[in-house]
Amino acid sequence: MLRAVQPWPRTEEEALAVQDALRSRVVHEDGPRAPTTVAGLDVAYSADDRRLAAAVVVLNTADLSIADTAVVRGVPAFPYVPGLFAFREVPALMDALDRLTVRPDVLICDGHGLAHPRRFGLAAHLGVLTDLPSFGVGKTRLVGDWEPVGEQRGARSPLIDSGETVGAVLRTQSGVKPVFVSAGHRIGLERACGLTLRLAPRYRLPETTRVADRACRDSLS
DNA sequence: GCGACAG
DNA sequence: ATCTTGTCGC
Repeated sequence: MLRAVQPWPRTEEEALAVQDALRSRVVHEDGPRAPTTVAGLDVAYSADDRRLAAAVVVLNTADLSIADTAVVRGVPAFPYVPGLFAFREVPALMDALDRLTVRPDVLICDGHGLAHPRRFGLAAHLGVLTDLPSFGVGKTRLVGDWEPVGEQRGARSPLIDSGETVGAVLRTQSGVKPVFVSAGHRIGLERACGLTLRLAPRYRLPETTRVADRACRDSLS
């Protein structure tokens, strides 16, 4: 299906304006049903940073089997600027999403959702553009502070920024560095954390992210 | 002025 | 993100 490409911001000022306009479209309430399929999204870059590959993999929630995969190659759409990261990867990720044949019930992004200086990270951005439930699982923090997290798998600590809870620091594997989970669009933090744990039965990162990471890195080399 | 800063 | 080997520990 042909999708009109909206003008893409070329300056930080323009990008901030876009975030400001889209931010109000975020739906914070949980969806009614548990997801049957979950999508993992990730992007890999060439060494010179001039090319990239974006992957979306759809897994069946029940057994984590692969239901669909889409990988596209392209170029970064924006320089890397903390807080404006989405403008770099969203066009390629949207292209990949367009090529799916199986519609995912939720998007799981590598990065943050509401745990963002303006509460509109990559996961929230993709959620609004697709109107699909979405959340982010990041490996490192962008904003927020938290109390030490228990060492056992499943332990978590609220991620707090400017007095508000913007996500959770979640231990997916006992004794392993925790991940940063934050809601994006049409999903709550509780469900996001529960899904993350279910999708990470053995490793630190959810299988969605791991499979997507492999797919885009393979396509690049 | 000095750190912090998703991928 | 990416550049990169071995090494410590279960």
